[in-house]
Amino acid sequence: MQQKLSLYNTLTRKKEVFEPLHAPFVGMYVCGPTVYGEPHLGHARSAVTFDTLYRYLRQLHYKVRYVRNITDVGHLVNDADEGEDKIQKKAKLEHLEPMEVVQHYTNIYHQDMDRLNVLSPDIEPRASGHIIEQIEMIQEILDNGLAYVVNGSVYFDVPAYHKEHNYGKLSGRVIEDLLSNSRTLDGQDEKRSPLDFALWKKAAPSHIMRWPSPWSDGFPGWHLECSAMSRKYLGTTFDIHGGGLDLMFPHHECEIAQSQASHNHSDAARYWVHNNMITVNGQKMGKSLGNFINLRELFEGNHELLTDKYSPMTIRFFILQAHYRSTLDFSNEALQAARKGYMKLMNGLRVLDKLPYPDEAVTPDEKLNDELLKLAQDCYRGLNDDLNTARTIAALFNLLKKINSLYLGQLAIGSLTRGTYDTVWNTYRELVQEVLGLQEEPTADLENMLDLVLSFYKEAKETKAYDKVDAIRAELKKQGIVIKDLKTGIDWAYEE
RNA sequence: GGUAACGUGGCCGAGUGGCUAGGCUCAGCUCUGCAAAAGCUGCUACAGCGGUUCGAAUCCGCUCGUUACCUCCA
Repeated sequence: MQQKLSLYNTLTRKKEVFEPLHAPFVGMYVCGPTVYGEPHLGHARSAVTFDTLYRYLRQLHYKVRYVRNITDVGHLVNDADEGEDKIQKKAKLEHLEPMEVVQHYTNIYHQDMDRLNVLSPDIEPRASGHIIEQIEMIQEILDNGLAYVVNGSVYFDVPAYHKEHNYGKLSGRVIEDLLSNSRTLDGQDEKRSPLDFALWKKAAPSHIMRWPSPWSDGFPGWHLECSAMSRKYLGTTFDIHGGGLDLMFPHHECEIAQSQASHNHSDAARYWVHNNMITVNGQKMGKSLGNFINLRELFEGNHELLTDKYSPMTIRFFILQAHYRSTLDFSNEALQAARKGYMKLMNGLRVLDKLPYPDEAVTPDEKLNDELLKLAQDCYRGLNDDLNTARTIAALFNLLKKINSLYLGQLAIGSLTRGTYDTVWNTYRELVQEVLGLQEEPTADLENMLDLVLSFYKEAKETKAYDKVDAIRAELKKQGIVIKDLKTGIDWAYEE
């Protein structure tokens, strides 16, 4: 029997048993990347975390619709009127079309996520493709009297909203504190309150990313796309909203405000789930700090902090070995350990394949069976407790120890019942491959392996061991490889 | 300044009132032509000081230290 999945809900600040609104359906929305730069380890953590949640929900037989957006409209660099759009800035810099920049980084993001074995979301909406929906939502908020228009821009009226709702309920902000501590930024003259945020911004003449709206030619505000797109695809209230902890305020707080202030009149999602940050030497890895490490740099070992290249699966394992709500400290040494741990898990997978259930009679060892079943159960206990993959992996290693002992004959496979065997084998395989999403990465190089085989072939020929020669030829032929005995030497070719 | 976290052994990292986390590293043993893998054993812990308790790394208080959010950020 599996226990229920619990998730830590930022909205209530406690772990709650996950109950979908309309089981067996689950709607999940996760904030995806802003595609103006190469994906780094931080992007990977968020993606891997929610990919694992997605995978686990599916394994629990929920029918999940997973929506993860692509932000391609760009946010303002700062709050100023003359602030340049991030994507536009990059575009000017490189003399490219904004959409060309967007496509470029979107492609890289997709490639890197594939390599990390992150499943594609069911819907991946782009902000630029949902301008109409965003305009509609702004109009609703205006109709409800919680936004105002100034010079073609529309702002969300936070103080007015706060009279009836609680602005700050998600992040634990106190509006009075926010007011007394808000910084004076340029270009805030249009806002009635420094807490107000833009729903629509009128574009400056130089601004090339722009769309028509009832208020001006311009572009949607920072937080609106997620509200509009999550509603379109998941409804006015859905189950899970995920994202990085750094998005909690203001981004997600504003999403809730927008949702409440629109015709939704809801918090949008019932469970708000946030993954923690990756740190380097205890400091957050981030664009603004310039200490981020791109995934490509990790995969290729091309960074001053790295002594080696680290495969996508090593990165995935590294991320999963910590609980998603803890900070995870990056270091070369930690990655070295992760690589070995990952390999160990993969070797376990291979051992399972080599250990079939015996045909002959078995003499069950009740104690061993109980122990193994308990270890298998532990693997799920971790997952169910707020997706604690660290505990799941620890439990898998405990299970693996027994599996290896069976493999070595230190424990007798014949002392397992069929039921225990199936449970243990299925648990290990399903958790490692389907839920944790860890898969084997072939390390062998075909050319090198063939060179080795050909050297044996050559040796066999020289010693006139023709039975071996024939055997090698036959085996290779099965693989679609033919050996060519040339006057100039031995070579191989693909069978034509 | 406001708010919220965190401080676990050489490294990473779970846990949380009494029961071995786990991985990596290091030492030894089994195995072994050598080695590797695997198994077994061992090593160094819960920032400090008080308090609650039969019992605290786990709860409470204080001190010290670190970080995050408050500005785009996964």
